[in-house]
Amino acid sequence: MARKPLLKARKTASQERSRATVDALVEATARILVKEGFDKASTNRIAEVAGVSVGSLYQYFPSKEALVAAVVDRHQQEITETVRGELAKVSAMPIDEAVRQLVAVAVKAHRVDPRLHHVLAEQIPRVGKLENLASFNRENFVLFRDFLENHRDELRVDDLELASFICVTSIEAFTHNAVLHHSRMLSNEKMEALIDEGTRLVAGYLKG
Amino acid sequence: MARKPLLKARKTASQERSRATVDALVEATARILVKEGFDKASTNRIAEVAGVSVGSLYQYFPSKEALVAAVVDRHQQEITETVRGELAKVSAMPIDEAVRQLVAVAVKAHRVDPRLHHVLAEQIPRVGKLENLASFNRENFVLFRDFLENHRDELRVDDLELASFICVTSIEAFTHNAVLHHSRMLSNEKMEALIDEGTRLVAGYLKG
DNA sequence: CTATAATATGAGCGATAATTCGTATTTTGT
DNA sequence: ACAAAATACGAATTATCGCTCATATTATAG
Repeated sequence: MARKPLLKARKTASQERSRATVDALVEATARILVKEGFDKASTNRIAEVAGVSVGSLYQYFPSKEALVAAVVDRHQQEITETVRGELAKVSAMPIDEAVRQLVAVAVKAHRVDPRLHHVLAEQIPRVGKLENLASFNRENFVLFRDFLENHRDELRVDDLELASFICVTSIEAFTHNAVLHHSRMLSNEKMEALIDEGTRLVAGYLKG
Repeated sequence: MARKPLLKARKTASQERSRATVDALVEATARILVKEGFDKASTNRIAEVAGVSVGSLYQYFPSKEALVAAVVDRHQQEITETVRGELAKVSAMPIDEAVRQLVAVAVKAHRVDPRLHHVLAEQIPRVGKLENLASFNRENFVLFRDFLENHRDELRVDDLELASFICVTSIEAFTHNAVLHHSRMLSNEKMEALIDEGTRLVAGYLKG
């Protein structure tokens, strides 16, 4: 590796041209991660695929890590866009229906870009800035906790914190594994069955 | 990196001395992973910490990957040792008690070497031979499925495959996350509460 | 039109790390 | 005791990779 970086603060793209460059770089990173794997995602290769020079890359991203982080952010935002709104209605629903909706949304979220999700979850070493990569579900956790609070009297759980932890963790786990490790499951019937059973698991628990 | 490997098949340690070398290498790898992180685990450093030469390292391990795989295997075996036997008794128990035992064992397994488990789960890019690293729970899955089969008539689930998948995945997820990401949870009371609630979640689901 | 700022370029530096291989030491069988 | 086999050694090789910087091109403002 090279000596200590001298270029510290990167420029913020202000012209149209440079915004396109930034986009191309993030997009190229995502493409390489998916099609060639984390190993092959060198800064030189990323620049090449993006159709720009390495120099340009370092104009906007201080490190390779920052690029990957940008990909994570973008992916996270796409998921959030998918989920947001679908969750607003949930508060008004009866528990069973609400839970079913939540599980269904979790599946939907994992299907936004499964291959990228897979790479981000399995191949990226969570070191440095990427340590916090498990915060995938921070927002989900808060939303779910609020949901429980709104229905406190209908539920047979006293520790809402603990209940949220168990529910969110479980939903995340079985949807994640179903979508990413058992692609044969992806037939629509199987997926419906998964949602049914996942709903039973969580709703049953909450209602005591 | 160097040119194509010429040394293909590594020797199998036959003398006492070499077995000690192999052990030292695996142990050193584990120590470095835990104390310095995956990045610092270079083959030269591993050899140094093990107190042997890099040359010796390559006598027994064809690649760095193989070394990490050996660490994974060793860890897996320690866990299996912990779990095996505790599960034999389970078949004879009533569902609630059995499930509680299963959840408790999952927690215990995660506590065998939490720091190593953490590194293996979070910092190792699952590429090449390590792709299969998620098979952590293959055996668990089979054991659980058998358990369900033995209690088929007492349960309100028809698809045992799906039920096993959901239960094992969920148990693994909330025990893993509790032990590795919420160390403040480790107070024994909190841990008991986790086991209580986890048991309710799973047992409730199975009994309909 | 021209000066100045923004953006783009890419050869190459410096560092690191995986792996090899010729040689030295130790163990084993006889 | 001696030869052969096993084991150990570690400097050197080689590939790769992150990153910089001197220079060129393009856009913007006055």
